[in-house]
Amino acid sequence: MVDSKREVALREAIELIFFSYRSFTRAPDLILQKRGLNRTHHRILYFVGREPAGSVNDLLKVLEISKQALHNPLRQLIAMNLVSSSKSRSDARVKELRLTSAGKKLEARLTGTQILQLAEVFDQAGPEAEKAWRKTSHFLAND
Amino acid sequence: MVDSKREVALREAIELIFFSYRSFTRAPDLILQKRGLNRTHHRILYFVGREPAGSVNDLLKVLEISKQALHNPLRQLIAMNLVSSSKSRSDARVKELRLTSAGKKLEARLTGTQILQLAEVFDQAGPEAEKAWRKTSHFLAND
DNA sequence: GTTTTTAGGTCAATGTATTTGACCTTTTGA
DNA sequence: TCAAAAGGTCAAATACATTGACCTAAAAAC
Repeated sequence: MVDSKREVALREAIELIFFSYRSFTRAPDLILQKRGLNRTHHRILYFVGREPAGSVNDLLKVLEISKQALHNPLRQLIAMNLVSSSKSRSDARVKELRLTSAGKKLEARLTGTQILQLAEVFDQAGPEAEKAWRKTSHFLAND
Repeated sequence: MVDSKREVALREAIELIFFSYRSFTRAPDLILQKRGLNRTHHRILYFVGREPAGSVNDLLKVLEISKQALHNPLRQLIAMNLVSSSKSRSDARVKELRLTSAGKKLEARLTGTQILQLAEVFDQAGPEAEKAWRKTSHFLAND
């Protein structure tokens, strides 16, 4: 049950999430905009960086977008020489995606702003609060 | 300074935010989709509900989108009789926006999914973790 | 060992959304 | 009272995702 007082508190939490997410995406979005890229490009760079030699399908699974929605931004990143694509030796249908050195640099710049921001936030909140935040976020993320 | 071990932990936090936000928006997005609406419509309903008799400009400030980007979804909500718009008595340029009873109902349904979800999450995490999560989120939101 | 089916990936056309930039109306204030 | 500013709207151009068809290579079925 959620009573009316509790609802007010939960609506506050909803707004915290909304404003947090906006704050969290602001800095990389600005950098991306200057290069004619968007948040999807950042996500691709991030997850390709996290899983080198991953396939297009791996990306689709983690991003939960259609292959068609992925295709354009990915093609652009390859054309801009930020992501490299090579045929897998074991299965010629599959591509292995990797960040190029320019791609690594851009990814580090984009994600770097978020790392710095979170480092500051956790620094202000303290290690206990960070731990609790992680625990709570985990429940929300895997839900 | 952010050392390499700390960076791994912060990248984990980045992913928690990404997956949390996706989980958090999923249920209302599905409901919206069935009615041909999107997340912007939800945000409008939410903030009009939070501030009855607010102006278009109030919405623009809180949503941080262009008036043109707001105009279409808002017009649709008014056409669907979910939001009412009446001239302000004190300034004829200004509209006062309110949820209609159908608008209140839809807003409650959309935001209700998120309230339930957060209630569950906080229930699992416990009151101390909730408190720390709020504190941490506050730093992030106002950053 | 062909043939069929499945998985990975691409392309073009359409539809939807936002942006750009001009514009109208009312109010404020010089 | 007239210029400037604020609230709001409209239409054309642009960017983006979706739909649906399609290609290729690898497994699976026969």
